[in-house]
Amino acid sequence: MAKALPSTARSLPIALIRAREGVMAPIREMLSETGITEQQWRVLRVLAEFGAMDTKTLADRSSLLFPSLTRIAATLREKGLVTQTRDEKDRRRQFIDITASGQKIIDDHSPQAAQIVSGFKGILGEQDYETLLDLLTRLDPGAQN
Amino acid sequence: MAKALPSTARSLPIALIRAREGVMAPIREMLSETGITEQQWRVLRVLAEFGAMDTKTLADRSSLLFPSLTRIAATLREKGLVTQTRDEKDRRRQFIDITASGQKIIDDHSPQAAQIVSGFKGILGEQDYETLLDLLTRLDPGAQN
DNA sequence: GGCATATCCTTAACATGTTAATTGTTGCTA
DNA sequence: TAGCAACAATTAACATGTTAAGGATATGCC
Repeated sequence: MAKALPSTARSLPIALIRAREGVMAPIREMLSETGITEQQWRVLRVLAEFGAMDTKTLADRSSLLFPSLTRIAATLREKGLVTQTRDEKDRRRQFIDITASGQKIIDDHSPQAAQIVSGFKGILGEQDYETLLDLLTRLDPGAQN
Repeated sequence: MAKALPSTARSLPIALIRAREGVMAPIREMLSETGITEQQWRVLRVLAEFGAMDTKTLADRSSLLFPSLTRIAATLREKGLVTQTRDEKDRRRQFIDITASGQKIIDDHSPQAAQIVSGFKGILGEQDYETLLDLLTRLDPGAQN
């Protein structure tokens, strides 16, 4: 039943990459003045939203693989933006929390970030924006559906 | 007008990453037996579709940055999957073409790749699949619209 | 011609993605 | 309780993403 591959111009993986590039460009530009990367920003945002959590949950919510998170957490700790503490009951585990400095970065840039998001809603329209999020979620194997 | 940031669960960048992860997982699995990466596969596919072209066009069509393409082209050349030739008229430029070995990889795996794509069309339905591609294209600043 | 500028590509440096191997810890169980 | 499987996290190794700087060639203009 499988026919030829679609033209690369209509390839889903490539379309996802390009869309992501378009969305991230202004966000990266915003972050350039903070000295933190897009992934570091993501980790801080998750911590700001949910509070302290163990590494596994953090990796999951940030959509990062464990090895990446290990490095990112070390970097953020060196920058004084998060703290790492061992779970005394299960010394294999670790909890990560955001510091006041980390929270300040989030607070200082949230309005601008919200404005960027708002811009994309304007490009697509509120309804198509929600449609897109729903369609993307249906491609995510981790989503509970 | 800009309000608070959306929950990370409804964040467009994160949704794009997760969707991409979901889509690429089976493709990466397929490629694991070939010894080439997802990006190398993308380059070969573009060359197979359009034929030889200069590096700039190839980078554009593959959605790769120049430094990445430099490394990937070197790797593919070492593997004997592409050739690189200088443009004699403009010695800054370079043309890249796929070899028979490279074409064979595409030919051998196209049916399986098409089947994977077909699977995602099944998940979303033909209509939503096309809708998704259109929405994603509207977020791509490089698209001519 | 000679210079400034632009263009194509490469290299460098650092962060992340990805897979596999390794370390440290816990829990089970024979 | 010794041994082993399971688990959390790290490390290693290689490829790519990203930005900036560097080399080579071309083009325009004086």
